[in-house]
Amino acid sequence: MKTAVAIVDDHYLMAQALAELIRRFNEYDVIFCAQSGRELQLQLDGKAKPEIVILDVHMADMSGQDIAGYLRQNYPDIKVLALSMMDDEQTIAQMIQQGARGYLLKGCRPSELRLALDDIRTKGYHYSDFLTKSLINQLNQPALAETKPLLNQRERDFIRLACSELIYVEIADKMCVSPRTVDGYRETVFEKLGVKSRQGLVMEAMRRGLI
Amino acid sequence: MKTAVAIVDDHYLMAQALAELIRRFNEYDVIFCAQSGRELQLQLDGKAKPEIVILDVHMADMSGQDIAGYLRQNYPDIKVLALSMMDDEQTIAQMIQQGARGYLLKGCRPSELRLALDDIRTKGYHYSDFLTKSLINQLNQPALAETKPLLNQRERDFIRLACSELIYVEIADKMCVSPRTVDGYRETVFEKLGVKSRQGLVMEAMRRGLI
DNA sequence: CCTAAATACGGGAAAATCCCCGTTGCGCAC
DNA sequence: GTGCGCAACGGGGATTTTCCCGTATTTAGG
Repeated sequence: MKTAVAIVDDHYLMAQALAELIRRFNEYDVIFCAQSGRELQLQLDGKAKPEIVILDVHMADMSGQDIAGYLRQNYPDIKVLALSMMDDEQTIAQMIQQGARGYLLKGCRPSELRLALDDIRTKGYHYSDFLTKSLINQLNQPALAETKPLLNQRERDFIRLACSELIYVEIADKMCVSPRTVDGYRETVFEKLGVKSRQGLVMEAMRRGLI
Repeated sequence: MKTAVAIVDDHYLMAQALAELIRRFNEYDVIFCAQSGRELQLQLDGKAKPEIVILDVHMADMSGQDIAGYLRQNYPDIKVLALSMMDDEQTIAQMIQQGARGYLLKGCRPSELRLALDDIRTKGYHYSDFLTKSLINQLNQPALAETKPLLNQRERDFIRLACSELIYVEIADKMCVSPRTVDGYRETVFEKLGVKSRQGLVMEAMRRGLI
């Protein structure tokens, strides 16, 4: 009996290619691919549920973290394997916190993907040395110790607007707050993300998949 | 007789997955995958040459443009199909200018990849409507009309340093020029890339794969 | 010799950003 | 009633960025 797998990746060609590779593993069958969190929701409404979802972390619509959180809340039996281009520890910690059972890089070998799927199927999780080390490094960060997310919704709103060519008074106007409030958001976000300039914020936000 | 294909993509898993998908096409055989321009050079020294190279545009080491230019100069019989996450017209024009015979997005369907490979094999190129439209849009840009690259080496150096948290006097120090010279670089680069702020520069540089 | 391109540098000032330090009002829990 | 957290806002000013306008030297081509 093959294990049902679904893939969520906004690059359709890459999702189909990955499906092809996984079908070669024999014990797994890719039952559908979705290009967004929304499409995943639609697929889950109709089709048979997958046992494992391979989830691209950086998505244009709903982020990988949001999708993982949605799955944990609505389909707790579905196990998530996160797949990412980058290995920043913050994102890894967030994905695990949202319920991902493993985290792989797109630069890994197919055998590592296979092993991850096998582990998730048999043990329920795949905790590679790399993943564990990232979490250990996060132990010294206050953000991980806290249960609430690092950034609240207004800070995320600010970040999204800051990653544009708008000046701060224009951002304040769009957020319907005083320019002074935006100054406050900036300081808080700079501190939380460990940056000290707006271009640094843009780069860090892209690195963490916040935009 | 199968057409020999090679894949250049720094994400090994995705390259292997793509290889698997292409092998399903029957008329094509993936003879090797390379994770960088340098590894591609090594592979070409030893193995049989591929007829077609599928080349990821945004690479960490040598860029897709550089690799395409290298292939055109050293292996003019090898045809390049560019593969990218993004569809900005500047990058498309540059890839075609460097000799790419087609340009696909990673969000396309496998059937489009198949058609592109078929066209390149039989006709020598695959000019999709989307690609042609991008080039037409570029006709009104002065950069395309010019034969030399949009950005010279010093401007690229500046951009790389500007995509950091250094302030401009620190950048001037690193480039061994006057801060006023850096002011000049900034204005030129802002104009050439069509941005008006440093964070805009960071985003555009990332979009165009300049860093 | 003239012209153009490449590379470097400068004056001046307005606008924007960043930094450090505060206050206020509301909702909620004890 | 009190204290805390959250969200919003403010004073003040130093620093940096951006914009607009210039000049100078060297090299190469016609």
